[in-house]
Amino acid sequence: VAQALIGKLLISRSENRVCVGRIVETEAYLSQGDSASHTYRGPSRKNAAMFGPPGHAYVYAIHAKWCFNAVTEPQEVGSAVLIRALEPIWGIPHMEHRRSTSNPYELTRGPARLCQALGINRRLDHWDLTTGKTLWISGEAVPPATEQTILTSSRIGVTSAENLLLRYFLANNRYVSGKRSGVAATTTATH
DNA sequence: AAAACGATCTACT
DNA sequence: GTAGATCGTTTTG
Repeated sequence: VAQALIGKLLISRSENRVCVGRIVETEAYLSQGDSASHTYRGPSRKNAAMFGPPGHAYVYAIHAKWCFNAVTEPQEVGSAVLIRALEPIWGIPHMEHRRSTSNPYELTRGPARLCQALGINRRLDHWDLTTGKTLWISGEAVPPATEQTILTSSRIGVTSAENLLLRYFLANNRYVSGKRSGVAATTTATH
């Protein structure tokens, strides 16, 4: 699962802000013989989500920061994949605001940085990632961003911006940003 | 109730 | 490359 998640899009919509990152680094924590896994010493209040159903979030705090995992095994097993880094794709101004930096390399590099950038915290522990609401992962992986295409959300609602983003990115494999308006965005939004 | 512990980050060299 | 910050959670008293 850790390998399969590479290239997929992590999409968050918290505080009515849509942010998207392409998963570029993951780390698996196994249920058996992995002393680094949070489930190694059995169930606890903190790691309960890891023993819950797969496809749900496990969000925990470490050094005053939040980290996000996707649960990967059936209930009672206790295994998850830590999302370690993203490539910023969309909602970059929101990320910059939450992270208090505009350095693109500092936005989502690291498991806690990406959570801060996307507004992920303990309220999303146990969250069902398969509903396509608030926080979820795209079904398909997409190639790395190679070319910059300007995209706007100024004249479209947030919800249609989500669909626009996914369709546009998947179809064209273009890097998208929320900074300026462009013809491509307007055209795609209409359809 | 207090202390210790991190699946980390920032600032600075 | 590293010292120091940081705070939710667990462990200890």
